[in-house]
Amino acid sequence: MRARGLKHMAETEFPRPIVTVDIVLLTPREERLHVALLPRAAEPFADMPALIGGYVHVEEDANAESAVMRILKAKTGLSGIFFEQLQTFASMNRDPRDWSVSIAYFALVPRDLLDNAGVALDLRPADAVGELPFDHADIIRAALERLRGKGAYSTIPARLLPEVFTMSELQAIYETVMGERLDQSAFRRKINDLNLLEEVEGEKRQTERARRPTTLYRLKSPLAVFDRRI
Amino acid sequence: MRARGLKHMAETEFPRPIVTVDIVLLTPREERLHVALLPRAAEPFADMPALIGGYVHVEEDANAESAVMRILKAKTGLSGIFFEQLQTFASMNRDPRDWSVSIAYFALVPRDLLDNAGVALDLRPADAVGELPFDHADIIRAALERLRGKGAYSTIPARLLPEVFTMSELQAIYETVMGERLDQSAFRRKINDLNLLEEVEGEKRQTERARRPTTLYRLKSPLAVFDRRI
DNA sequence: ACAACAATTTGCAACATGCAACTTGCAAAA
DNA sequence: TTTTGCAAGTTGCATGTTGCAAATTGTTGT
Repeated sequence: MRARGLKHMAETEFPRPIVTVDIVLLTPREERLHVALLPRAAEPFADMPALIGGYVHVEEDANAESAVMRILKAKTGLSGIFFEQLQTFASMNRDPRDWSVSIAYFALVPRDLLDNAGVALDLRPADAVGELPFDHADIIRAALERLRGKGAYSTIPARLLPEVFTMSELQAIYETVMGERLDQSAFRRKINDLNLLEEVEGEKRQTERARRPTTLYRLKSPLAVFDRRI
Repeated sequence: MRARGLKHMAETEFPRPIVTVDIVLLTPREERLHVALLPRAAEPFADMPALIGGYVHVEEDANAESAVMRILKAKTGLSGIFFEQLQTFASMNRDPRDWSVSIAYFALVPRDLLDNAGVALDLRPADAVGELPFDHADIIRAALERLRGKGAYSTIPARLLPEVFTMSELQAIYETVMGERLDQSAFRRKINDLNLLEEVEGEKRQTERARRPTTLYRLKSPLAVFDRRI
């Protein structure tokens, strides 16, 4: 197993950096986005909460996305959730051990899915994570910026909701992501005009108080991109 | 030099992938974007035209951007041009030698700057590059998609022009990037309203035929981002 | 003075967006 | 049975944006 790496390393004449993937796992809690952190299992920074991540296993992972799925599954039990490559952080300083490359991803998971996973994750408000090892605070900042950017022209924020949701929930999650209030009538008009959703028939959600029942929707296509601001 | 890599490799217990950077260097030629390719110096695919790229040198490069600048300078003589991280391509298949990571960048260079560099680059229409080694064709596709996306809401396309340009040239480069005709009056209104440019006084460009002289502009800020479609 | 021609502006209809007021459906309270 | 509270969902309107066509302007060669 080691042989292969060494052999090619000799051929290429260049010492190789460490290569890891790190995942900014975001989920909504109380109208705010939270990041899921895990205590580090090993040095450096052992036991300190940090992004979910790990080494690329060259014998096992076909590509970076496979590594992400393997690590997500192993460390949180989650699979089948939305994730997307964010940016690669690569420098001689970011890891005290050596020159290191972190291929960073952001992942979105609905509240209920994460609750049911039943793993002890450290959830922190994504815009106030405090001190974190390595450049993990920078990575989280980049993830939020990217998600906010994409919120303006894609259905990505809907990946923070369960499969079926109401229009109000959809608007609320966009507001959470974008960090600003949106006009209700404009929001509905836009979403309807874009024709992104399909109605779900049947069991209207139970309401606590008496009020008009809500239409339930789901995304027609898992990912839609559109032009303008919501 | 080798010692450090090996020492840490032993510590981490994981064989490390190859890490390179690849640069999609784009420049306009005859109303189309072209990519600059160079014949590969070594195996695999020796002598075949490919993206400008090279290994990260862990003893020399402080970070991935430093590696990009070093490689651009060494292989084309260019420095001080705009470049931005595109995406990282990482898999066991993309390089026949080993599991490999390519941190891909795209770079924009004005026509005249590249001409004056005086390097023998193989320029090919970016949307028809033909067969290329590795996944370089995919990387170029991704670069074009990204640039087109950013064209709609940033001044990045202006980096394909010399520092001083006319409004018509600016519109033409946006059209080249976006791959669609834009309305002249709407374009000018928008650019003016956004207040991105400043007039350059003095020497109006020489025109071949008799006509109204053009106002020359330059970007106020090297990078401006705005909301909507141009 | 006129012609030719790109540069630049103007007018206007169609469309989009933000804000406020209005209507609707349900069930608990009166 | 009617009234009421409340969120769901719609409508009207003032304002801003965009695309298309036509008009104006500044130069120089005829």
